[in-house]
Amino acid sequence: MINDLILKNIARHISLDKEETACFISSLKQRKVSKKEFILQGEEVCKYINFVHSGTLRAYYLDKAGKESTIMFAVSDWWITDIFCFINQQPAMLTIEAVEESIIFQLSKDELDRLYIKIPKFERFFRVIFQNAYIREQLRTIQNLSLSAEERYHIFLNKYPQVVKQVTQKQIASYLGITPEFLSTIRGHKHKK
Amino acid sequence: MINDLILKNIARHISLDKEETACFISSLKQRKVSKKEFILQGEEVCKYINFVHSGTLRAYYLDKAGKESTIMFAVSDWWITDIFCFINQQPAMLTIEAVEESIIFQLSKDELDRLYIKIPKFERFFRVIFQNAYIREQLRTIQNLSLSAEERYHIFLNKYPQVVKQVTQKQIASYLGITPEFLSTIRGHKHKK
DNA sequence: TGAAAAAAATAAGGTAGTTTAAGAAATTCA
DNA sequence: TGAATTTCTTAAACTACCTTATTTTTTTCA
Repeated sequence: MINDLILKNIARHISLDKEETACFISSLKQRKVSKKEFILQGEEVCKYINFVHSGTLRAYYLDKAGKESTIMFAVSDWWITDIFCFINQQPAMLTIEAVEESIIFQLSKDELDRLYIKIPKFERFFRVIFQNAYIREQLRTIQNLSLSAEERYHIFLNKYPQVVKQVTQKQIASYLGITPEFLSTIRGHKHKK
Repeated sequence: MINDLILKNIARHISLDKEETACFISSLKQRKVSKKEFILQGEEVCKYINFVHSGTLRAYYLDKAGKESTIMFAVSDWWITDIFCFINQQPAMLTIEAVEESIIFQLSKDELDRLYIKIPKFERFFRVIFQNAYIREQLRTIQNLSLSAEERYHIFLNKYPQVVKQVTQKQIASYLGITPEFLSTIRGHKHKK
């Protein structure tokens, strides 16, 4: 069944009975997103937190000069949103785009707030989700501050092999905070030796 | 009363009755930390999440070469820990040091886990705390990727005026990911015009 | 208080990473 | 399929930021 993956994701941290499961499932919108389609863009308010059932999405910041900075990739079994704008229900800072055709489940802020009240276990679930997200971001900050681009690149390759398969060098460069040209020279180093 | 500040901090997101308040307070250890004293260091396991009642603390990563990268500052009314090592109860990655004489409340991982069970409202409380921490870290990542050191410095001055008063230029530089020498030249720019 | 230590400023030379440009390779889609 | 678009590579010139060194200023603490 298509809901199995998201239910297994939830079950990793809390257990729901039948009724709760039904309630949760009914709060979701399933959506198919084609390659290069945006699920969040421009001045639009970020209404949803998204669970990736299949496919790959990318969230990036676009500055006035047109430079993209990739904030995160999300593959199957990951959650992704513009967290700041989702929580405050204000115009998006990030653009979220499908890197390949994907199926996602969308949970709106309203539904989530209702869920917190109706099934308080979801406080625990998202406490763990945000705790892990915070840990990941903090590790990334440590690496951004203390490592060279080349070291960060190799860590990325090891940490996210699934992502590496789906995205372009250009997108990886924008995640690492370097230009595609410089990433290309880094990649050159490996084979030289 | 010395507990007022932490109780007001909690009350911002959840409300506790008398008994719950007493239970929470009894799970805390109060501690006075003098300037330059460490509350987490070296290979020590990170046992506590810390609430700063008064004073200023700093968490930093120390690499093999001896370079410090400041991960966060915490002033009065903030929470600070080495979140990765606290959650996994493993040897610390970060060093946490008092920038000035401080009074903190320490909540151990064991006590926190007990609290989650006894008073599930704390799941909500820390869900909000971690959600906000995640938002802050993500904004920092966006800035690290898209802005110059000079822009990041001015944002830091505006965002954390309280911190700026207590810490050295050297510590701010290590938060921004630049050398103190370069921060000094940035500061020079302002007056030149 | 004053000697020692730490922090901050200034400056010169160096390097990691950028910019611009142009060609080669891979991907897209009518 | 093949023309158009995008991505990747290479390379040379450039710049933001680093390193090392020295001096000045501020802080520490016996």
